Amino acid sequence: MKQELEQAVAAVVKELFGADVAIELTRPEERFGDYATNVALQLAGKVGKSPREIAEGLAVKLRENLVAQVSDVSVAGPGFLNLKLTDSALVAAMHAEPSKNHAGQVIVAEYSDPNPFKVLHAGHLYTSVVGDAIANLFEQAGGEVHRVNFGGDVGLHVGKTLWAILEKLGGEYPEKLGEIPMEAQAEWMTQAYVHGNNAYEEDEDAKAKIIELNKRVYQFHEQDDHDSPLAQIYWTCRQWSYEYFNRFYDHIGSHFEKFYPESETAPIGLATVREHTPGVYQESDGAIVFDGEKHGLHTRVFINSQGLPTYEAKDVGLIMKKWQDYHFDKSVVITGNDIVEYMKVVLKSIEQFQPELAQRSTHLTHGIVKLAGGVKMSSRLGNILRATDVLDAAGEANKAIRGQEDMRTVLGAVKYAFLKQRIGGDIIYDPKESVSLEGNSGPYLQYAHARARSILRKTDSQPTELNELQEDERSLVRKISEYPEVVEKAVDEMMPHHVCTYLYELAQTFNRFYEHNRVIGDQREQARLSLVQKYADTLQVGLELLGISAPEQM
RNA sequence: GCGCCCGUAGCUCAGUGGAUUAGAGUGUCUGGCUUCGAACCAGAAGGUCGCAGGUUCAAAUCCUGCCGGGCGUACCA
Repeated sequence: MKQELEQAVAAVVKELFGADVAIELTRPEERFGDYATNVALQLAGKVGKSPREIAEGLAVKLRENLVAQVSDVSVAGPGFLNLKLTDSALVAAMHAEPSKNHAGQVIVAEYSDPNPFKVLHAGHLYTSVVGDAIANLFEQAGGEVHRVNFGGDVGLHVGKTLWAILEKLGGEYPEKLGEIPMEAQAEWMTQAYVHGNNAYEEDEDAKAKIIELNKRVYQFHEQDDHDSPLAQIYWTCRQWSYEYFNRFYDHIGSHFEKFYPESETAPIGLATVREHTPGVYQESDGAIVFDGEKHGLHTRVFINSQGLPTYEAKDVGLIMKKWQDYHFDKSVVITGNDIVEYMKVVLKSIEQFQPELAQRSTHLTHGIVKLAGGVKMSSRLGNILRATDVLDAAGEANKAIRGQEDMRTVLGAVKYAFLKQRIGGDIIYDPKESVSLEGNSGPYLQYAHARARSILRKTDSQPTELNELQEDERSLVRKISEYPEVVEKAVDEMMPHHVCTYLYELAQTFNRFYEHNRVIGDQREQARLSLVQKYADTLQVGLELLGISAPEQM
């Protein structure tokens, strides 16, 4: 409907003024109409007439041409053209679907990216939720979406953790790991990491041992060593981590098709970097670097002077591996914004030898999840906000209001609280208020949905098509008709928060309708049933797009 | 120092060229359940859109400078 109208307006502009302009219809405030355009204001300079004069001319012609879809064309303010749809056109628009403009495309979405040997913190929960929503958006647009995950099962942090684990165990005694109960494993390893990290910075002797352990870990992979005592400790703890991750992802409803451990991307990354050295990369002080300064970026180390790959080389390997596995049309990587400059360097280096990979890659970044009150978190100090802390706090709030905890509501509250904000900035998390069950919140939407479903359950009469809309009905139809446009915008910008903003407005519109209009028993019952049904379906589909369940009852 | 990002109501955020009056939520105050679910609805109060210039018929939105905050700036991720 929107596109159709845009073309019609563009045709009239060309006919009357001979100008080729792309018309973009916007959604004005309801009192002005259903669609609006400022084309007359844009044209005023070129045509040499007043905007209102131009708008009046266009309005006359549009009324003739669009008589089937548009009941009123008005000129307002400095020269806006407002279109009001006929009831039948508006009802038709309400039934439109978002376009499948990613049909046939292969899209790899990488997000969450937790490191084995460490605990999942609030940031992992955030990126999992946001990544799921973005993956869902592409999927509904027809894309073949592959959700993948990446994490460091090798690297300095593993050396640090392993060093502290040896301290705890009193040596290389893998059998002692059996004493750690499953629920305590993640926390136990995290404490080891904090301890090891402090030792690395404060104790020269420990630092040397950690560097040595880091090298040995790489050798476990190179030599396929699963038997030596230290290797047994390493593989057992790595496995603990993956099981812990999977329990968590199951709990929040995230499902990854593949997990790329750095140990797998490191060899291909090393080989790729070496293959292009010298040339793209070059030796410097015993390390292999990419000279980013030529491109206005930083120079970064890809292979350190000990011959080990840094994160940079592993990321090169990751992109190569994804390419081998999927031959993607689009690769989206979602991470914190602290690595935005870093990622530019990695992509710029890849652009030198395989430009299409860099062109097809998008790096989407977000801020950090912060505690309200300016409390600083640090994984090194061990005072980070854990993913489970966020869920627990939401659970408490849910329990306080309903007497018992409903996991669908708790997850709905947390996910929506994260998703409703535009991706990019920091997220302030207030255990008391941020994960709200009222107002602009997930549970508000779930409740609004359940209430509508409850109406539908209470009658056996058959819905009939809407016509001759009453005022409140028209407001709701109008709001529902915005859904496809909002979803398309969210896909284009990779910004799920647009969907949140819209769903909240949609639920509000329904709640207002509900406040003043009966459905069951009213003489318009059957027509209104079809409206309530379409509303509930739209809300449900929208929530599910965000990864939030829409319960029939709550 | 240089680079990137951010600065909108007490708090948390939408709005990123256009609409008499810059919008929500929350918090404060007030009104609404004998009627389909009140996790709801209605109303009041609350803003030099960080500051100063500039571009434009039109600037929270674009440009420049400044102030404040965050992150990055070679062998961490």
